[in-house]
Amino acid sequence: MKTTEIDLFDQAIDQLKRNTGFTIEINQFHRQYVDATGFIDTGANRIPIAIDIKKLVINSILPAIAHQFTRMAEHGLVVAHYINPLMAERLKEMGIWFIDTAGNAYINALPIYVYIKGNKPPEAQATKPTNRAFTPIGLKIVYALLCRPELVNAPYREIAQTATAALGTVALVFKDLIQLGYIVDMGGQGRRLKNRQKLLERWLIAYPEQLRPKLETGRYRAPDPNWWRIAPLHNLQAYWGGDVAADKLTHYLKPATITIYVMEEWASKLKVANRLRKDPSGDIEILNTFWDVEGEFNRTDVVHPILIYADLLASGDPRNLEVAQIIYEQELAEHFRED
DNA sequence: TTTCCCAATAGTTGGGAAGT
DNA sequence: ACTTCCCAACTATTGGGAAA
Repeated sequence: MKTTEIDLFDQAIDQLKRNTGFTIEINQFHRQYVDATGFIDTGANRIPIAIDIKKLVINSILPAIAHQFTRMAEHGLVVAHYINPLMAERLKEMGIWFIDTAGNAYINALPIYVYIKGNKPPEAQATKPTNRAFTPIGLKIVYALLCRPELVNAPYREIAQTATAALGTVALVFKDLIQLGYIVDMGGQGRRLKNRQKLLERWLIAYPEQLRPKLETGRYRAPDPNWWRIAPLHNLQAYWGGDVAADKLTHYLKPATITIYVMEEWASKLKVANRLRKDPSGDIEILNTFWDVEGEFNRTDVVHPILIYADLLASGDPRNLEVAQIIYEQELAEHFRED
């Protein structure tokens, strides 16, 4: 038997043991018809089997496999790299037992009955880690890191709380960020954020696509179009975003859209206090906050400059782009210069 | 064609296992 | 004791086919 076949065999019996507790013993190797004979040990029973190792099981070799096993006294067992669900069904119909390296199996020696199908091939599992960093929750975590870079060294629990995400998600996102090179893990000496400027760019692209739409709660209108100039948001867990925030910071802009981020539980208070009426064509948009408002990302009653910048870019209004640039130079550039 | 539904897939959560 | 990793259960999203 070739070493690749032995590896395959080892992996397959490993999976079988993990899934069922059964073990397989080789009694004797063969050259003719099958590769080996032996037993399946279920703990209670020892079932004699004839083993045939096949890297690939496809329709065209099914008859040959079946024919081989008819020459053997023992029941046939195909050991394969991967049996897809369709092949699993075929083999079961033909009464051929099988196990594979993905953990799929069919063994029918009553009272022993095992039928596992649908496990994905090992290589498909290996390519699983997808971009968790730029999913909706991933973006919340990345935002927290961009706002407070030193947070990268905080315990996952603290990061989870600050970004209002689940603990397990932080681990997934961090794994992804490390793989992408935005976080370097220096072993005992903590973690470090890298290429923050590039990370910001990617966040700015993903935010309006992935996260912002989920935060939108609708459009509103106020009785007085200029109410926002003096309306206080403090004590309402609410913060100006987009145009208004830019205006308050630079006085360069006449806001076209009034953007407000508010903690979900406080939204109705905000609306009542300012007489905001639901109106699909209104100029006020209210979004939910996606960070821990206790975490002091915002100095005052405006959101963090990163978010202002993102809102301005996302608006698509060319007038806003100029102001966005000013915000970037004035508030962000110095923080994103070096790593 | 559009709308709706549903099943398959992808994403998220939270708490316990494992590691230090 | 505390942090990170893991995973099963739950939830959301997607996309493809049936119904309108």
